[in-house]
Amino acid sequence: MAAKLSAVLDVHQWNTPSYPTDKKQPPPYFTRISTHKRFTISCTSSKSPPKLSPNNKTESSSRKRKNPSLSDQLKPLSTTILADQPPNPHQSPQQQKLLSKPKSIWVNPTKPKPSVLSLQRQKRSSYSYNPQIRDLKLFAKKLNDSDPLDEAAFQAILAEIPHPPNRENALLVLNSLRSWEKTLLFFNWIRTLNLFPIETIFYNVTMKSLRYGRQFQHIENLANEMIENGVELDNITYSTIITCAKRCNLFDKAVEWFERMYRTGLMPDEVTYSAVLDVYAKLRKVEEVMSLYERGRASGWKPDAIAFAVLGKMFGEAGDYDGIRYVLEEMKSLGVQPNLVVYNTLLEAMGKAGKPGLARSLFEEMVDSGIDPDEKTLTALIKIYGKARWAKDALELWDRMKSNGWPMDFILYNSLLSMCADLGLEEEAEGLFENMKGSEYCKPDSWSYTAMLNIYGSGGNVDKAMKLFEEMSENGVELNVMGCTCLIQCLGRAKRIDDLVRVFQISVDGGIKPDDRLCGCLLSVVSYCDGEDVNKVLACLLRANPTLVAFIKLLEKEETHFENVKEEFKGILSNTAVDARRPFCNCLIDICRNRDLHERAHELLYMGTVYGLYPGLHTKAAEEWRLNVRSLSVGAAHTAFEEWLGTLTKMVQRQEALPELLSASTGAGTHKYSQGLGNAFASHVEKLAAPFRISDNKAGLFVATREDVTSWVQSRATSLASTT
DNA sequence: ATAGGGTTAG
Repeated sequence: MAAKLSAVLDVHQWNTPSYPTDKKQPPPYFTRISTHKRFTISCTSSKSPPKLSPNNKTESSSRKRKNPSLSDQLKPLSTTILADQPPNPHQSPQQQKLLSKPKSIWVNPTKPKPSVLSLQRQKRSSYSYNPQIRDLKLFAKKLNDSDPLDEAAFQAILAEIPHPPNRENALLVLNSLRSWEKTLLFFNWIRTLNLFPIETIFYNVTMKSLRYGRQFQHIENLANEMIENGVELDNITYSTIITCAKRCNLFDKAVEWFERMYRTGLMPDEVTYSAVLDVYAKLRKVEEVMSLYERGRASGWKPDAIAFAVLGKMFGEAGDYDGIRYVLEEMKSLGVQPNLVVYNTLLEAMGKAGKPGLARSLFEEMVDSGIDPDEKTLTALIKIYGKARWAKDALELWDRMKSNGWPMDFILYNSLLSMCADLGLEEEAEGLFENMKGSEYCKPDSWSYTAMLNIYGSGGNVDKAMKLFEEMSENGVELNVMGCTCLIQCLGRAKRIDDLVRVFQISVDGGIKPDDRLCGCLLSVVSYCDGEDVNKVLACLLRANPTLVAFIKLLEKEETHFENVKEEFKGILSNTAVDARRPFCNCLIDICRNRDLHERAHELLYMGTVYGLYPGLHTKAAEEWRLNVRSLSVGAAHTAFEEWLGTLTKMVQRQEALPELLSASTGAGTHKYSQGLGNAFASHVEKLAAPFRISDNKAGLFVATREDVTSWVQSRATSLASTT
């Protein structure tokens, strides 16, 4: 597959009529290669920790006080991004060679301008008015209404066609059929009548219906028939084939048919071209998309809003903020006005890139430009504000939605509920939930119930959560794995272990497949349970993830060697979803600490660090070193703090240099229900009699000066010496 | 749905 893609992207293999064959000529994309270069840098910048390659994304959601317009915020971009950059070591030797001579420009006026796409869009023949339209529409309706399984009935209706099936009449009916099966039957009937030659448009219309039914194989068969029968395949044919392949996830087929266009000397127009851009974008082949894009630009193509929506979506999926900025810049410099879809795509992309402030600016820019948001716009924005914990903005937007009468749909209702769950807005959620129950078309479904379970679960409202659980089975709404997790978390915290076991069993018996999050949740319950409860929860976990239970047993055995723990733990992490790895490690550390297996806890924390589960745990600036424990569980935070004190102690003893300030950050706990870590950390600091004090001006920060730490170490050494 | 390309939920 990879070889095939790179072959397609090598212009020299494209046998296009206007392409220069002289290899000494510079390739056409030289003219814009410096633009492409920006990209290769921004998209290859992500680093992966060793071995397990967990791609922990850090959500940067720091709130900006000022709110300049988006174009103002982008201004510095044009000064920084356009500067020449050093060659990127990640690029292929071929790319590097090209980049080393950025001055090379396509200058050969005697040859035609090399082109990868036709700047003229394929023209469509216009329909002439068909006086028989009423009769034929009625006929098509009969065909549509006939029993889909009864082919004989269909044939019987065909015989009663009210007007002769000439070219125009046949096209009209063919265009009116809904199911692909009937379209195909009608198409074949017309063919067997043999009244007129079957032109490209008949194939195209039939293929469109087949694409709607995702019948790629039928489409490909028809395309091959066209080739056999000498019927021309045009841009409409190809774009239909390519997009059908794409929707069926047959990306190699999409590329194969795209290649064939050039091979047969047909130049794609911008519709086909942007369809192919989307194929590569769906394959997450960012480099290839940009290469195609740049070559299209070099051919004189002025991309339209749809092409930019494709790019925006791709960069959003990659969480690539530089890419998103590039799309905005490029549209601005080409004078392409974003439409609603482009705005929606870019807003979503901003969310995925962790830029809520820029999403907000972009939204205001959109509204100011006179474009009204639709359900998708609002869904994207509500989700962003919820994830960023921007309660004020979320509620303001909600008010605006109501006062402006902006459109709502089911997904938006559920997104509002999820946002309430993210922000802990219990009353607002309850009001909305009641509205939904009273509505006709937006009755709560499993998503809605999950959001409510999430709210009650994280709020510790176990009775309301259980009431919802009963209500769900009464209303025939199925619990899903996330709702189950919320409920179990809540029951665990309330120590209602028998209810927990019951919910777990009903869920698994009902077909819920426990995922890593649910296992992590059970694991956390294990960490703070005692007595017989531990075994009850472990029995659930055994059903969901037996390896994990075996690992806990291994940790508990005193004779277990570190090497053994290391090996087993690596295996477990490798088989765990990336975003569940840190919670697993946190819980396992807690389990060890609650069983006085402190040495094990330190071993686990060490391995978690090695595998990149705790990036930025320790940061060193010239004047301050900081231990960042905000993503750690209580036990893991204690373990990390002990580890750090040990290191500091050794450094003092060896008289190594310390910075002026030492600090430990537990975070302020932006979530309404997450205040536990700071308190637990404070009492642990006290228990250890460590010299750290709660900072006066920054919440969730514990600070000590170099002198504090030094004298603390020395006094401890003295007291130890005097007791022995 | 009247021959072709792009966007919404843990």
